[in-house]
Amino acid sequence: MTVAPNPFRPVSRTPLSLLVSRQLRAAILSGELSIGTELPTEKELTEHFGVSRSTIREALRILQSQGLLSGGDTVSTARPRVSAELTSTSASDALENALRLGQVPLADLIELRLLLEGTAVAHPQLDTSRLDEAREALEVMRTPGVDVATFHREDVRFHISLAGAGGNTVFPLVMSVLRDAIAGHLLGALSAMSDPAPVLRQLADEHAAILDAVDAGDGSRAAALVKAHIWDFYVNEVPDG
Amino acid sequence: MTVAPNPFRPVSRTPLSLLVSRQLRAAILSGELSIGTELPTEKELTEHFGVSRSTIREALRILQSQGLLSGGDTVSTARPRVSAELTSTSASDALENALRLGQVPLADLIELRLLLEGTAVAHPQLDTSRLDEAREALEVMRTPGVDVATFHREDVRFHISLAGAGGNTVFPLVMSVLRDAIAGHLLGALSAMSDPAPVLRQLADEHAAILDAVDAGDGSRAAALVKAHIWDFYVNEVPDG
DNA sequence: GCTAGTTGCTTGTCTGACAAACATGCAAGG
DNA sequence: CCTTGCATGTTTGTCAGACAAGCAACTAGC
Repeated sequence: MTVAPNPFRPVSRTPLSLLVSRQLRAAILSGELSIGTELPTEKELTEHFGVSRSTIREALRILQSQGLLSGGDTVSTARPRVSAELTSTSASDALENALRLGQVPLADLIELRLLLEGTAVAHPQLDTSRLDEAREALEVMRTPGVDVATFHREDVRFHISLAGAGGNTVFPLVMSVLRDAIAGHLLGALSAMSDPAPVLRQLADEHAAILDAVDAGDGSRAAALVKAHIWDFYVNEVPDG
Repeated sequence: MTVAPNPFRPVSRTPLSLLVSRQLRAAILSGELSIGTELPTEKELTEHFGVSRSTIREALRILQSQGLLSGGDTVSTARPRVSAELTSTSASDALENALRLGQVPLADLIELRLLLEGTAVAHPQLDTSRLDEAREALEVMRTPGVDVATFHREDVRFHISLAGAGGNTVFPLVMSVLRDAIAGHLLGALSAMSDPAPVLRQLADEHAAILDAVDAGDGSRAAALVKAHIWDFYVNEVPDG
């Protein structure tokens, strides 16, 4: 006995807040609401969408925590704006959540990271302005007595510049997402050291070696150095990988 | 004339909804609220936190769009639960936002895609269940007279399975993001053909060759085949890259 | 035992209200 | 002219209360 195929789709009502947020998201992604523009006031939005202010506010919370709208972290009378930061922190937040819940091992993030950077520096022709930025970050990292926080900030800049040097615009985007997810572990490992100075010096030297290889046009050696640099630090210094 | 450094920090009040969401997030990440457990009623949360129901609801929207809580996409009386898999929902959405806002060229996406897949299949030991899924998708793709939409859906499944076969949990995540960004171009190119059947057959054959190389344990050959497969199709068939 | 009706409970939504912060304009005073 | 103080309106953050719809559990009646 064959069962007749069900001609009906299960109806599912979608909350209005989600419908509103989806419409706004589409408008933002399509460029209809260009980056940096202020949204209308909540009262105007209630009139445009024909829903109450509570619903509008829930939709705004959704968009803000997706990183598409700025604001929401402090109370003010300023209206939310279409977020300017492409490096929307929400992606890294989500990854960090997954990481801390143990659903994504740190090693997986590290692997992706060195894959991106290694491929970028092995690229035949490199973006010189990105390399200049990396050099600039390296300068700061090599100043004697640099504190851990500054070192880490410049380290992040160094690696993101490197990832973008190959010309692929997606690489630095993904890198900047990985950055914050990894940051806690890295910074924690450095801060836990009683005397991090020699480690910092060694890291800076490795950075310099990478840049040297890149300048010499030896992409494969640069890639190998990147891999050794990231992987060794991860294996040796980060506890409980 | 030097300006005296400002000894004051700007005061900033944080919205209660954000404070509530942060407390709940911390409870979830610390395991205090284990995965799968139902949250208390909104009314109970109201009493626990001493804030109104509107505030609670905004906090719940934040957590849901961060992927930490399930539900919220359909109206029901079911209470939200601590989400089991937050990777697919929130992280990929956030990445997709960043990509679509960044207006990245298709070639960059393709490069990242073949990098991920090539690396995955070159992995020394592969996840057999993922490979089985890939084989399953291949079966469907090889059925004669398969329509373009079905072929494409299985193609997506094939490539995501491949990306995950290496064991890295982040690869399929990024792949599933790239999928939607690339899907439009791919599907458009296939649909534009007057007789796509021979192309579909060739693609399926290439898939089979990749799986053969993987089965033979020849990771580097598999990686090379993947690269040829993706890149050649992109160069030959997709107009106006 | 089975079915229909009733009764809560919960979520989604709406309405109206209030405090605090901010911008604006205006008047008073130096 | 410039500053200060004040009144006013706007906007966000928050609250309290209400109602409809769906769902679960219980109860009455057959």
